[in-house]
Amino acid sequence: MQSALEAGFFAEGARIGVLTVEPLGRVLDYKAPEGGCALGAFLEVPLGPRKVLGVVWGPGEGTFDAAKLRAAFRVLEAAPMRDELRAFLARAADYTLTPLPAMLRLATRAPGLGEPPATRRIYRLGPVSGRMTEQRQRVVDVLESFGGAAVTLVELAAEAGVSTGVIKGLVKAGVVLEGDAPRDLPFPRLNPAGAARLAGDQVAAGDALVAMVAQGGYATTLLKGVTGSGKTEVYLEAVAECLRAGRQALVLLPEIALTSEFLARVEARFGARPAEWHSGVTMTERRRVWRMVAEGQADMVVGARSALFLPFRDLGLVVVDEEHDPSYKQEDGVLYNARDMAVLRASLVGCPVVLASATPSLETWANADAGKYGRLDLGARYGAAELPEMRAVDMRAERLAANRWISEPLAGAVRARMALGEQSLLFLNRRGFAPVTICRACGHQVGCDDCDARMVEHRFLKRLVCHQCGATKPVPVVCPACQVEGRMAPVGPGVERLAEEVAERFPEARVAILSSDQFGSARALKEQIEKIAAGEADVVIGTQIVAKGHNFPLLTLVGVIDADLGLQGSDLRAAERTFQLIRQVSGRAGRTAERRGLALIQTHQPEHGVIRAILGGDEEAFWRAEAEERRMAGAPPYGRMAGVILSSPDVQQVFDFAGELARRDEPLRRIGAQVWGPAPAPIARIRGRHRVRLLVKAPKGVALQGALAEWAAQLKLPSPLRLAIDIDPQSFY
DNA sequence: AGCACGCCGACT
DNA sequence: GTCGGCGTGCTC
Repeated sequence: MQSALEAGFFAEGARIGVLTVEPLGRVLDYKAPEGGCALGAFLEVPLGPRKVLGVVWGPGEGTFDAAKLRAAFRVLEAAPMRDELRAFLARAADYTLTPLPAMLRLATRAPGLGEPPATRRIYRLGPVSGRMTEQRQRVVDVLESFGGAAVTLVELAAEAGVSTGVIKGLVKAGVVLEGDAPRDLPFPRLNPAGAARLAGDQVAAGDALVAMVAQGGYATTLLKGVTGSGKTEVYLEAVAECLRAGRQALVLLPEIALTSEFLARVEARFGARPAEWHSGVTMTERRRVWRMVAEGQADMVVGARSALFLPFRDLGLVVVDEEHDPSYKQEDGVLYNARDMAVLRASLVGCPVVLASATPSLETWANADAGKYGRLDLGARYGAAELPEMRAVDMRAERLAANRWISEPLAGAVRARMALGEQSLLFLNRRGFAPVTICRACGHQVGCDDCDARMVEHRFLKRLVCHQCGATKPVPVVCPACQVEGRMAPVGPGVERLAEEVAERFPEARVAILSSDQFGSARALKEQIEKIAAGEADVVIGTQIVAKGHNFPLLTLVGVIDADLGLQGSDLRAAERTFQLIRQVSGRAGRTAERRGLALIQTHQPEHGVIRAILGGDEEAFWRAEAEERRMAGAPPYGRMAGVILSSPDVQQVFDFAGELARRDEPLRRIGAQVWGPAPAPIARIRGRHRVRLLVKAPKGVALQGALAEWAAQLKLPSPLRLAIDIDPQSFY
């Protein structure tokens, strides 16, 4: 009988199966390197003329000619990947029909993985003796104030206000000691001891989550609470319990702009900042986070969806905040939904997941309704602040002039708030100045040359921008279709155009625009958010980024400029999205104790079920109705869906291939699934590639992935054509 | 992904 | 005659 150690270890020269990050689609056999290697070890292996990164996935398959086997070069200095993470990658690859190496790449996106842990020179105080000058004394004082903690040369010189030469002199004199320390420092321990500041129904919810974490094991809980009800405080108590148990916690946020506010709250509760993981984090910090998470030297990680692939040593809790947020769905490269993958990883680790939202996705609501997930409700807002009063403005009765978008009732309400020194938010989910540029002579709409998306005018850039590929071009003076000059006109509202109207109608107002493309960086966006929160604007004009949990204490009025935008169209989730967005945006208003907010919702369909549910505040009624419609349609979550996107520079080729694939639907029919299409994909052309989509609808509970794989494998892909499968697609238009 | 091999057009 | 286009195939 083998011991646990022997079972997970391969002696030098033993045949091992290695998964590399190269898109080979299968595990390759190698000989274990000098000194042997553990199961899960990170290796550098030869592949053709190159050295590539791989992970020991298991014993070798044995079919490859032993004489041709090459030996792995070396074991990298990183903790071996745990069984749990390997299992997660394999399951996630199966679920999303993604090649396993692509999945592995997500889990190895850390710089310097192959290098030994870097060190840096550090300086600390030695025995004080010898000649002391004023400058030398300052260095000693600084080191004393650090109380024995080590600092780098540059930091010390800056802090003491001396040149590095002074410090070097002290080193020579033996007063300052020089040493090497690992470059990647552990994260400060978070202290869970502080008392929770929970009130009302937060207490019971907090207790329930704490009990769940204490018990351990997999369970998913929907934590539902209106904006301002204190969801964060509640799940931070679950984090506290996880920390007390000495395990690691992961909190996913949908938006980088939200992290700094959140980090401050974590620091207030636990006395230190957690590790951060998202696209804005520097390479050096990434390397540190990845290593420290693996070594158990980071108690908590706050991050974007990719943080799910970090090599936690002992994951004890996952929180997905704003779980309904569409940005959890990765839409390019590996197509996965971070919320679903979070549940998968937690189930494999055996730890609880908390899905937090004021406006859960229908999938999550239905899972809770069916008893698959637990559910905790935070009804009342924390403190005295209430939900805003909500009213519809019937735009049919408003008779607005062309190019005007603000109704009289809304304008009046804005003026009233300005008189009180309070803020108003005008919400319009359209970036840019005007969504369409049209020729008044022939009706031609200016589109992108590389995509088929219409181009959006941005006054700010003085150009037309493609929101799909980012291409820009000047606003044409002559119509590209009919050559008539001077008839090109912007049509429809965008946030920039709305800003013009606001400037005209409220000349004395200080206006701030909050739109993702107004800012070059997350930092600039954050600064703008802070300015608004500090009261440096009277009217805020925003796209959906305002709906993501920022806290503006002076904001007491929300005007939804066009509530109908999300209701039309064939998108399965249109009603749900509109509902969530309006609820969330309305939740921005009146979060303070003194002021009750007002939300005015401009619509042409005040009798529409979604608008009525929002106004009536009866969320459960909305979800029940929406769930019933989906059930009747066999749509998710009561049925399964997958999108197949085929793309090629040659239109005819894609359509022909897609048509042929659609005809050979036998593997799908066997599981009761149906194919729809081919149809032009949501964006019919991206960067010169024509895109065609097939939509597969299947009953719930069938082996969809297997059938899809078998179906797609029937035809060999002709050269430039590419195929991508999107399980549980989110966007439909 | 890279990188080589290989089979057809315009150049010294 | 060859340089080089990128389509095809291989990597333990």
